[in-house]
Formats: sequence, C-alpha cells, structure tokens
Amino acid sequence: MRKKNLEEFAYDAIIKLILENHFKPGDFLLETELADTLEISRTPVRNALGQLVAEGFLDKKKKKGCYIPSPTPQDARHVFYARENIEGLTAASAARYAVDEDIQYLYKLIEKEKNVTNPGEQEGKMAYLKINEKFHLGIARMSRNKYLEQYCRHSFWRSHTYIFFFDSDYTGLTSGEQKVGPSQHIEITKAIENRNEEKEIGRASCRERVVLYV
Amino acid sequence: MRKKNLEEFAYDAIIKLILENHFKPGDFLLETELADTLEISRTPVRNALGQLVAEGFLDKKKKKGCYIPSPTPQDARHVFYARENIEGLTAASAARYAVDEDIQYLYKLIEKEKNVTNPGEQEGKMAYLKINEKFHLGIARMSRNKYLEQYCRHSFWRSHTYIFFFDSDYTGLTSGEQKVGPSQHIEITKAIENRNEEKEIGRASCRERVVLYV
DNA sequence: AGATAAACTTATGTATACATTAATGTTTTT
DNA sequence: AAAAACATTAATGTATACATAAGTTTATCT
Repeated sequence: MRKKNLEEFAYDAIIKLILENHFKPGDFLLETELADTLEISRTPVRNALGQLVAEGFLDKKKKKGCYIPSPTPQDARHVFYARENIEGLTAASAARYAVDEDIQYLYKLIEKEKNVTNPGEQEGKMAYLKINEKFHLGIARMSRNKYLEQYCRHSFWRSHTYIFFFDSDYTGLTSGEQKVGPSQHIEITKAIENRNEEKEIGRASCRERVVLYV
Repeated sequence: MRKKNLEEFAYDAIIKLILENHFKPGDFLLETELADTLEISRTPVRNALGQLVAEGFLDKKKKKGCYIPSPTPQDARHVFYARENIEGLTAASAARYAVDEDIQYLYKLIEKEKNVTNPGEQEGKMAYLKINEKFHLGIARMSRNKYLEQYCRHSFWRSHTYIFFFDSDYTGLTSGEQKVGPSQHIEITKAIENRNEEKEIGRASCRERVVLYV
C-alpha cells in the first residue's frame, strides 16, 4: 500500500480507538489529547477529525470540539431505515453488474463465515464482523456506482455505531442486524446471481427480492 | 444566523466560486491562491477544502492538491442514477411524514417557480435553480431522516456539477433534469400530498409513483 | 444567601514558519 | 539525440505560537 501521511494515520488510529471502545457516546475527542497519544502534532489530528465530522461519523460543537454522537432510538431507526433501503439499491445494481468473479468472492466469504469459531466470544465476534463488513461493502462495490457505494459504506458504518455501543454481545436490539447470518447471505448472493442471468427482468422486482437484505 | 468562523466563510466562498464558474473540471484549487483571494490564512481554506473533499465534492491528489472532478459520461450516469433512486426514497419517506405546512411550502415554491422571468437568461436561470434546489432539498428534509437527507443533498449537488459545467444553458444533455419544471413538481407534490392522506397504502407503490421525480 | 459580574481555564480557531515531496526543468553522460 | 541523474520549484504537509471564546470558578455587590 502507498505510504500514508500523518493525517491518514490519525484518521485510521481514531477510528480504531472508537471501535475499541475507548470512548462512549457524548465523549469529546480532544485534539491535544489525541495528538499526545498518537505522538504527532495537533494539525493532522485536527484534519482527521474534520474529515470524520464531514463524513458524519462524529458530531461537532463549535469552539467546543468533536464528540461521539449520542445514539437515540429515533436515530437508530433512521440509520437502519436508510441503510436497508440504500443496500437494497446497491444490491439491485450489483445484481446487474456483478460478474462471476464477484459471485465467487461472495460465496467464499460465506464459507469463511461458516467456519468462524466461537461466534459468542469477543474474538469470534470480531472475526464475524470483519467478514460481514466485507460482504456488505463488497456488494456495494459490485454496484459499480461510486455514489451508491459511498452512501452504503456510510450508513453501514453508522449503523455499526449502534452495534458497538449498545449491542456489545451482538445479539439483540439492533433491528434486523441480528438476523444476518450465513443463510441470509446465501439468499442474497443467490438473488444477485440469478438476476445476473435473467437480465430481462426489471430492476424493481429485483429490488423487492433483495430487500430482505441487512 | 449565528456567527460564522473563517472556515465556514471559506467553505461558502469556495462553493460560490465554483458555482460562478471560476474553475473548470481538472483545475486545482490552490490553497495559497484561495487564501490570498479571500484574504485569510491558508489554515481555514485548507480545512474547508478538506471538508469538500470528504463530502465528495472535490477530488484530491496527494501532495498535489484538490481539484474539480472531471466529469465523465459514466460518472454522470452514476450520479443521476444514484440521485434518482435516493430522491425516490426520500420522497417516499416524505410522503409519510410531511405535514400540511410542508405541502403548502412546496406549493408556494411552485408558484414562485411559475413567476420566474426570463428563464432563458442567466439571471432567470439562477433564480430557477435556487427554487429548484429548495424544492428538492425541501422534500429531502421532509423525509425526517437525517441520513437520507444527507445523501440526497450530496447527489443533488453532485449532479448539479454537470449542469453547471456541461449544460450552461440548462437545456440539454443532463438526463432527466431538463424535464423538470413546475408540472413535474406539481405531480410530485400531489403524490406526496395524497400518500399523506392514504397512509394505509404501502411505501413501495408510493416509491413507484414518485420515482418520476428528478 | 443569591445573583451578577469579573477573572480564569481550557480547548478550539487562526496565522505562520518550516519540512517534505511530486513535478518539472536542466545538466550530464552515453 | 536520447536517457539518466541532478537541481529547482512550487505546492502541500506538519509543527507550533498565539488569539479567541465557551465554560467554570471566584469574587463582589445587594
């Protein structure tokens, strides 16, 4: 991979800190503190934070700082509703543009998913999440639409906020998410695969089928 | 409005410069130059540019700078496809959550739209665009979904890149866009209004009806 | 004591000097 | 003359000092 500059380093590091639960909702991410932790100056930290705010992962109070958004039930509904529908769109588009190689990629992920040991344990959970992410963002990529992919990635990450903060066992609460598993992923992959062969059938019906998705 | 800091000032100013055609696709927006023009230091300019890049309005080449994305026919298709579908989603959501006041707001915009003088002239064109923006982003707001609204706003703006750069007369090329006018806006508003009264009818069919949209 | 105002604290906002590097032009070598 | 090595340039990338303002504490007045 090409060499990363400090801003990118900071960006990745901050995300990592968040995912590792170093912060809770409402917590401010102090520029000085982060700079100190990462042993770089405030500038790249500040820029990375600005990026995260612009992308909607952090909220910001003027002259006060960036903070972890406080999730609310209403916001959760919004995120999951948006994600569900956007993923429906990308899946529909993927169904049109996916090539054999793509389908194989998805099936390989499903195999890996089946082999995750101790899905209950923290380690197994993380492994599962990583595969799950690859699956969903993989389909987003297969839509061959930069914009849909971007929105998909965003809502996916944003929805994960809830999983990380609220659903530390990855079992309950988060609407729909707990239903995801190999069997759903197989269904989705098959839907995409089939649609790929029967191109004459309109996108709308495909969207209908792949809407189970999430 | 609350006081804006220099970063926000720079953000607005840069967008204004872009919309006023000070740059063409591929042009680099030089930090020093902008700072000089706006008579502020590089820092807020740089942050504003970073924001625009993070939001996807500008592209960036590392250690080279931020530049106006070079639009391609393929990218245009992606943008308009994304926008059409996302706007369909927001409109469907708006149809569920819009209140009387919202509907009135839309009708008022349509009236204003009808009264735009010299829609052919540059001035009239700008007036029309402003109203059009209010209409589309207004519906996005009525979806009462922060995320859908965000994606909607993004794809709307991104699609306008094409209108500004390629379709300086606002007549041809840009798929769908030229078809927009009071009559379409009336149709959309009516669809939202009706769906608002007949809540029992599913979202899917509503999405179908409002998909003309764009 | 309670309310108001002044001072303080702390983190962000801004300017600026300096470092780095991608791109380009120039020289040298073959 | 073409190619490689070197030097220049011009912009971004980074660090840091200082300015500003939101929030908090302390002091003052009634």
